[in-house]
Amino acid sequence: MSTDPHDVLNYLLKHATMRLAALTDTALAPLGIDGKDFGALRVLAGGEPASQLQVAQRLGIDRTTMVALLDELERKGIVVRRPDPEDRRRNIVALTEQGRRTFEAARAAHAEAESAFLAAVGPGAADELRRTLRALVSP
Amino acid sequence: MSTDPHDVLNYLLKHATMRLAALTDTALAPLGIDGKDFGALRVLAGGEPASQLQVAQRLGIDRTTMVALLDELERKGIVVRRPDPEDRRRNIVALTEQGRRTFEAARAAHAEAESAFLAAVGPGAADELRRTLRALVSP
DNA sequence: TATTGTTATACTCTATAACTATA
DNA sequence: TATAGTTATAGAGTATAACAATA
Repeated sequence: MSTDPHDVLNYLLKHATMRLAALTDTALAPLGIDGKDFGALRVLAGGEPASQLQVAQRLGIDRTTMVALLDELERKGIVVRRPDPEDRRRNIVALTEQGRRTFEAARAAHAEAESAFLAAVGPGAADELRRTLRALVSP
Repeated sequence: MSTDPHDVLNYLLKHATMRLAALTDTALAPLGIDGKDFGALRVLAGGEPASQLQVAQRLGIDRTTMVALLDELERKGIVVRRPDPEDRRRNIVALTEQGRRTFEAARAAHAEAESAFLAAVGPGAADELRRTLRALVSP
Protein backbone atom coordinates (compact mmCIF):
# COMPACT_ATOMS: atom_id res chain seq x y z
CA MET A 1 0.00 0.00 0.00
CA SER A 2 1.38 3.39 -0.95
CA THR A 3 1.64 6.11 1.64
CA ASP A 4 3.16 8.68 -0.65
CA PRO A 5 1.10 11.87 -0.70
CA HIS A 6 2.02 12.14 -4.37
CA ASP A 7 -0.34 9.29 -5.11
CA VAL A 8 -3.31 11.25 -3.86
CA LEU A 9 -4.96 12.89 -6.85
CA ASN A 10 -5.95 15.90 -4.83
CA TYR A 11 -2.34 16.52 -3.84
CA LEU A 12 -1.21 16.30 -7.45
CA LEU A 13 -3.93 18.66 -8.66
CA LYS A 14 -3.28 21.19 -5.91
CA HIS A 15 0.45 21.28 -6.43
CA ALA A 16 0.13 21.42 -10.20
CA THR A 17 -2.17 24.40 -9.69
CA MET A 18 0.29 26.12 -7.37
CA ARG A 19 3.25 25.51 -9.64
CA LEU A 20 1.49 26.80 -12.74
CA ALA A 21 0.13 29.80 -10.85
CA ALA A 22 3.63 30.67 -9.69
CA LEU A 23 4.94 30.42 -13.25
CA THR A 24 2.20 32.56 -14.78
CA ASP A 25 2.33 35.13 -11.99
CA THR A 26 6.07 35.46 -12.51
CA ALA A 27 5.64 35.77 -16.26
CA LEU A 28 2.94 38.43 -15.91
CA ALA A 29 4.56 40.40 -13.09
CA PRO A 30 6.62 42.66 -15.40
CA LEU A 31 3.31 43.78 -16.93
CA GLY A 32 1.95 44.75 -13.54
CA ILE A 33 -0.72 42.06 -13.39
CA ASP A 34 -1.12 38.51 -12.11
CA GLY A 35 -2.97 35.43 -13.32
CA LYS A 36 -6.25 36.52 -11.76
CA ASP A 37 -6.06 39.91 -13.44
CA PHE A 38 -5.30 38.17 -16.71
CA GLY A 39 -8.48 36.15 -16.41
CA ALA A 40 -10.51 39.33 -16.09
CA LEU A 41 -8.69 40.93 -19.00
CA ARG A 42 -9.48 37.94 -21.19
CA VAL A 43 -13.16 38.31 -20.48
CA LEU A 44 -13.05 42.05 -21.11
CA ALA A 45 -11.06 41.69 -24.33
CA GLY A 46 -13.31 39.09 -25.79
CA GLY A 47 -17.00 39.61 -25.74
CA GLU A 48 -19.64 42.25 -25.47
CA PRO A 49 -19.19 45.10 -23.00
CA ALA A 50 -19.93 43.64 -19.60
CA SER A 51 -20.91 44.87 -16.16
CA GLN A 52 -18.81 44.11 -13.10
CA LEU A 53 -21.27 41.45 -12.04
CA GLN A 54 -21.22 39.77 -15.43
CA VAL A 55 -17.45 39.61 -15.47
CA ALA A 56 -17.41 38.25 -11.92
CA GLN A 57 -19.87 35.53 -12.86
CA ARG A 58 -17.82 34.52 -15.90
CA LEU A 59 -14.81 34.19 -13.60
CA GLY A 60 -16.71 32.39 -10.87
CA ILE A 61 -15.85 34.95 -8.20
CA ASP A 62 -18.02 37.03 -5.90
CA ARG A 63 -19.02 40.52 -6.97
CA THR A 64 -17.45 41.94 -3.82
CA THR A 65 -14.15 40.36 -4.81
CA MET A 66 -14.47 41.96 -8.21
CA VAL A 67 -14.44 45.44 -6.69
CA ALA A 68 -10.89 45.35 -5.33
CA LEU A 69 -9.62 43.61 -8.47
CA LEU A 70 -11.04 46.38 -10.67
CA ASP A 71 -9.88 49.09 -8.28
CA GLU A 72 -6.31 47.95 -8.88
CA LEU A 73 -6.68 47.56 -12.64
CA GLU A 74 -8.28 50.98 -12.88
CA ARG A 75 -5.57 52.55 -10.75
CA LYS A 76 -3.02 51.08 -13.17
CA GLY A 77 -4.88 52.55 -16.14
CA ILE A 78 -5.73 49.15 -17.59
CA VAL A 79 -9.53 49.33 -17.34
CA VAL A 80 -12.16 52.01 -16.92
CA ARG A 81 -15.57 51.85 -15.30
CA ARG A 82 -18.37 53.88 -16.76
CA PRO A 83 -22.00 53.87 -15.68
CA ASP A 84 -24.32 51.97 -18.01
CA PRO A 85 -26.67 54.62 -19.52
CA GLU A 86 -29.43 52.05 -19.76
CA ASP A 87 -29.20 50.97 -16.13
CA ARG A 88 -27.35 53.35 -13.92
CA ARG A 89 -26.88 50.77 -11.18
CA ARG A 90 -24.38 49.04 -13.44
CA ASN A 91 -20.80 49.81 -14.30
CA ILE A 92 -19.66 48.89 -17.78
CA VAL A 93 -16.04 47.80 -17.56
CA ALA A 94 -13.80 48.27 -20.57
CA LEU A 95 -10.12 47.98 -21.41
CA THR A 96 -8.26 51.22 -22.02
CA GLU A 97 -5.86 51.52 -24.94
CA GLN A 98 -3.05 50.81 -22.54
CA GLY A 99 -5.12 47.90 -21.24
CA ARG A 100 -5.31 46.41 -24.73
CA ARG A 101 -1.57 46.63 -25.13
CA THR A 102 -1.07 45.10 -21.69
CA PHE A 103 -3.46 42.30 -22.59
CA GLU A 104 -1.69 41.50 -25.86
CA ALA A 105 1.66 41.30 -24.10
CA ALA A 106 0.07 39.27 -21.32
CA ARG A 107 -1.34 36.75 -23.77
CA ALA A 108 2.12 36.02 -25.11
CA ALA A 109 3.67 35.84 -21.65
CA HIS A 110 0.90 33.64 -20.36
CA ALA A 111 1.09 31.23 -23.30
CA GLU A 112 4.82 30.96 -22.82
CA ALA A 113 4.42 30.19 -19.11
CA GLU A 114 1.86 27.48 -19.85
CA SER A 115 4.17 25.97 -22.44
CA ALA A 116 7.09 25.96 -20.04
CA PHE A 117 4.92 24.26 -17.44
CA LEU A 118 3.81 21.62 -19.94
CA ALA A 119 7.29 21.04 -21.33
CA ALA A 120 7.75 18.09 -18.96
CA VAL A 121 5.12 16.14 -20.90
CA GLY A 122 4.57 15.76 -24.61
CA PRO A 123 2.11 17.87 -26.62
CA GLY A 124 -0.25 14.91 -26.83
CA ALA A 125 -0.33 14.51 -23.08
CA ALA A 126 -0.87 18.25 -22.68
CA ASP A 127 -3.90 18.19 -24.98
CA GLU A 128 -5.25 15.13 -23.25
CA LEU A 129 -4.77 16.82 -19.87
CA ARG A 130 -6.81 19.80 -20.95
CA ARG A 131 -9.54 17.60 -22.38
CA THR A 132 -9.73 15.45 -19.27
CA LEU A 133 -9.84 18.44 -16.93
CA ARG A 134 -12.58 20.04 -19.00
CA ALA A 135 -14.64 16.89 -18.65
CA LEU A 136 -14.04 16.79 -14.90
CA VAL A 137 -14.79 20.45 -14.31
CA SER A 138 -17.57 21.34 -16.72
CA PRO A 139 -20.49 19.39 -15.24
CA MET B 1 -9.55 33.86 -29.97
CA SER B 2 -11.16 32.26 -26.98
CA THR B 3 -12.05 34.35 -23.97
CA ASP B 4 -13.53 31.53 -21.99
CA PRO B 5 -11.88 31.18 -18.59
CA HIS B 6 -12.37 27.43 -18.97
CA ASP B 7 -9.64 27.39 -21.58
CA VAL B 8 -7.05 28.63 -19.11
CA LEU B 9 -5.26 25.58 -17.75
CA ASN B 10 -4.83 27.19 -14.36
CA TYR B 11 -8.58 27.68 -14.06
CA LEU B 12 -9.23 24.06 -14.94
CA LEU B 13 -6.66 22.77 -12.47
CA LYS B 14 -7.90 24.99 -9.67
CA HIS B 15 -11.53 24.09 -10.12
CA ALA B 16 -10.77 20.39 -10.50
CA THR B 17 -8.87 20.65 -7.22
CA MET B 18 -11.75 22.40 -5.49
CA ARG B 19 -14.32 19.96 -6.79
CA LEU B 20 -12.36 16.89 -5.75
CA ALA B 21 -11.54 18.42 -2.36
CA ALA B 22 -15.23 19.03 -1.76
CA LEU B 23 -16.06 15.43 -2.69
CA THR B 24 -13.39 13.89 -0.48
CA ASP B 25 -14.12 16.20 2.44
CA THR B 26 -17.78 15.24 2.23
CA ALA B 27 -16.92 11.55 2.04
CA LEU B 28 -14.57 11.75 5.03
CA ALA B 29 -16.71 14.03 7.19
CA PRO B 30 -18.67 11.18 8.81
CA LEU B 31 -15.33 9.85 10.10
CA GLY B 32 -14.52 13.18 11.71
CA ILE B 33 -11.63 14.04 9.40
CA ASP B 34 -11.04 15.91 6.17
CA GLY B 35 -8.75 15.42 3.21
CA LYS B 36 -5.84 17.15 4.87
CA ASP B 37 -6.13 14.92 7.93
CA PHE B 38 -6.30 11.91 5.65
CA GLY B 39 -3.00 12.89 4.08
CA ALA B 40 -1.35 12.90 7.49
CA LEU B 41 -2.95 9.57 8.41
CA ARG B 42 -1.61 8.01 5.24
CA VAL B 43 1.91 9.03 6.15
CA LEU B 44 1.50 7.79 9.72
CA ALA B 45 -0.05 4.49 8.66
CA GLY B 46 2.62 3.70 6.16
CA GLY B 47 6.21 4.09 7.08
CA GLU B 48 8.51 4.20 10.03
CA PRO B 49 7.50 6.11 13.14
CA ALA B 50 7.94 9.76 12.28
CA SER B 51 8.36 13.04 14.11
CA GLN B 52 6.00 15.94 13.61
CA LEU B 53 8.56 17.68 11.44
CA GLN B 54 9.09 14.62 9.26
CA VAL B 55 5.38 14.22 8.67
CA ALA B 56 5.04 17.91 7.88
CA GLN B 57 7.86 17.70 5.35
CA ARG B 58 6.31 14.67 3.66
CA LEU B 59 3.10 16.64 3.34
CA GLY B 60 4.79 19.82 2.20
CA ILE B 61 3.35 21.93 5.00
CA ASP B 62 5.01 24.08 7.64
CA ARG B 63 5.81 22.57 11.04
CA THR B 64 3.73 25.26 12.73
CA THR B 65 0.74 24.19 10.63
CA MET B 66 1.31 20.62 11.73
CA VAL B 67 0.77 21.55 15.37
CA ALA B 68 -2.88 22.51 15.06
CA LEU B 69 -3.59 19.59 12.74
CA LEU B 70 -2.20 17.12 15.29
CA ASP B 71 -3.90 18.91 18.18
CA GLU B 72 -7.22 18.12 16.54
CA LEU B 73 -6.37 14.53 15.64
CA GLU B 74 -5.09 13.91 19.16
CA ARG B 75 -8.17 15.47 20.68
CA LYS B 76 -10.25 13.06 18.59
CA GLY B 77 -8.21 10.10 19.81
CA ILE B 78 -6.85 9.31 16.35
CA VAL B 79 -3.15 9.93 17.01
CA VAL B 80 -0.86 10.19 20.04
CA ARG B 81 2.34 12.16 20.51
CA ARG B 82 5.09 10.68 22.60
CA PRO B 83 8.54 12.14 23.13
CA ASP B 84 11.31 10.40 21.20
CA PRO B 85 13.54 8.72 23.83
CA GLU B 86 16.55 9.18 21.57
CA ASP B 87 16.00 12.90 20.98
CA ARG B 88 13.70 14.51 23.46
CA ARG B 89 13.16 17.55 21.28
CA ARG B 90 11.08 15.36 19.01
CA ASN B 91 7.57 14.03 19.25
CA ILE B 92 6.97 10.65 17.69
CA VAL B 93 3.47 10.67 16.24
CA ALA B 94 1.59 7.40 16.00
CA LEU B 95 -1.90 6.24 15.14
CA THR B 96 -4.00 4.91 18.01
CA GLU B 97 -6.04 1.74 17.57
CA GLN B 98 -9.04 3.92 16.92
CA GLY B 99 -6.87 5.88 14.50
CA ARG B 100 -6.11 2.73 12.54
CA ARG B 101 -9.77 1.90 12.26
CA THR B 102 -10.54 5.45 11.21
CA PHE B 103 -7.80 5.28 8.60
CA GLU B 104 -9.06 2.00 7.13
CA ALA B 105 -12.55 3.40 6.81
CA ALA B 106 -11.14 6.62 5.41
CA ARG B 107 -9.18 4.78 2.73
CA ALA B 108 -12.36 3.22 1.40
CA ALA B 109 -14.31 6.47 1.56
CA HIS B 110 -11.50 8.38 -0.10
CA ALA B 111 -11.09 5.85 -2.91
CA GLU B 112 -14.80 5.99 -3.55
CA ALA B 113 -14.79 9.78 -3.71
CA GLU B 114 -11.90 9.76 -6.18
CA SER B 115 -13.69 7.22 -8.31
CA ALA B 116 -16.86 9.26 -8.32
CA PHE B 117 -14.88 12.31 -9.35
CA LEU B 118 -13.19 10.40 -12.17
CA ALA B 119 -16.40 8.76 -13.36
CA ALA B 120 -16.84 11.50 -15.97
CA VAL B 121 -13.81 10.18 -17.84
CA GLY B 122 -12.74 6.66 -18.70
CA PRO B 123 -10.30 4.61 -16.61
CA GLY B 124 -7.62 5.12 -19.25
CA ALA B 125 -7.97 8.89 -19.10
CA ALA B 126 -7.87 8.75 -15.30
CA ASP B 127 -4.60 6.82 -15.30
CA GLU B 128 -3.16 9.14 -17.91
CA LEU B 129 -4.22 12.14 -15.82
CA ARG B 130 -2.41 10.82 -12.77
CA ARG B 131 0.70 10.06 -14.81
CA THR B 132 0.74 13.48 -16.45
CA LEU B 133 0.23 15.31 -13.16
CA ARG B 134 3.01 13.33 -11.54
CA ALA B 135 5.35 14.37 -14.33
CA LEU B 136 4.30 18.01 -13.96
CA VAL B 137 4.56 18.09 -10.18
CA SER B 138 7.51 15.88 -9.29
CA PRO B 139 10.43 17.92 -10.64
C1' DT C 1 24.73 27.28 18.22
C1' DA C 2 21.19 24.61 15.89
C1' DT C 3 16.86 22.09 15.95
C1' DT C 4 11.96 20.70 17.49
C1' DG C 5 7.80 21.89 19.02
C1' DT C 6 5.00 25.69 20.43
C1' DT C 7 2.72 30.20 20.58
C1' DA C 8 1.54 34.65 19.00
C1' DT C 9 0.96 37.22 15.20
C1' DA C 10 0.27 38.72 10.52
C1' DC C 11 -0.99 38.11 5.91
C1' DT C 12 -3.72 36.48 1.88
C1' DC C 13 -7.83 35.19 -0.03
C1' DT C 14 -12.43 35.18 -0.19
C1' DA C 15 -17.17 35.38 1.30
C1' DT C 16 -21.28 37.36 4.11
C1' DA C 17 -23.90 41.31 5.83
C1' DA C 18 -25.21 45.77 5.56
C1' DC C 19 -25.51 50.27 3.07
C1' DT C 20 -26.47 53.40 -1.11
C1' DA C 21 -28.28 54.26 -5.49
C1' DT C 22 -30.93 52.98 -8.77
C1' DA C 23 -34.64 50.12 -10.94
C1' DT D 1 -39.04 45.14 -3.51
C1' DA D 2 -35.04 43.69 -5.99
C1' DT D 3 -30.49 44.48 -8.04
C1' DA D 4 -25.46 46.50 -8.78
C1' DG D 5 -21.82 48.28 -6.66
C1' DT D 6 -19.55 49.35 -2.42
C1' DT D 7 -17.78 48.93 2.31
C1' DA D 8 -16.84 46.74 6.60
C1' DT D 9 -16.12 42.66 8.65
C1' DA D 10 -15.15 37.92 9.47
C1' DG D 11 -13.45 33.40 8.51
C1' DA D 12 -10.26 29.93 6.64
C1' DG D 13 -5.72 28.85 5.67
C1' DT D 14 -1.07 29.36 6.14
C1' DA D 15 3.28 31.47 7.01
C1' DT D 16 6.92 34.22 9.81
C1' DA D 17 9.01 35.52 14.24
C1' DA D 18 10.03 34.64 18.78
C1' DC D 19 10.46 31.47 22.70
C1' DA D 20 11.45 27.14 25.58
C1' DA D 21 13.51 22.77 25.82
C1' DT D 22 16.95 19.94 24.16
C1' DA D 23 20.89 18.61 21.36
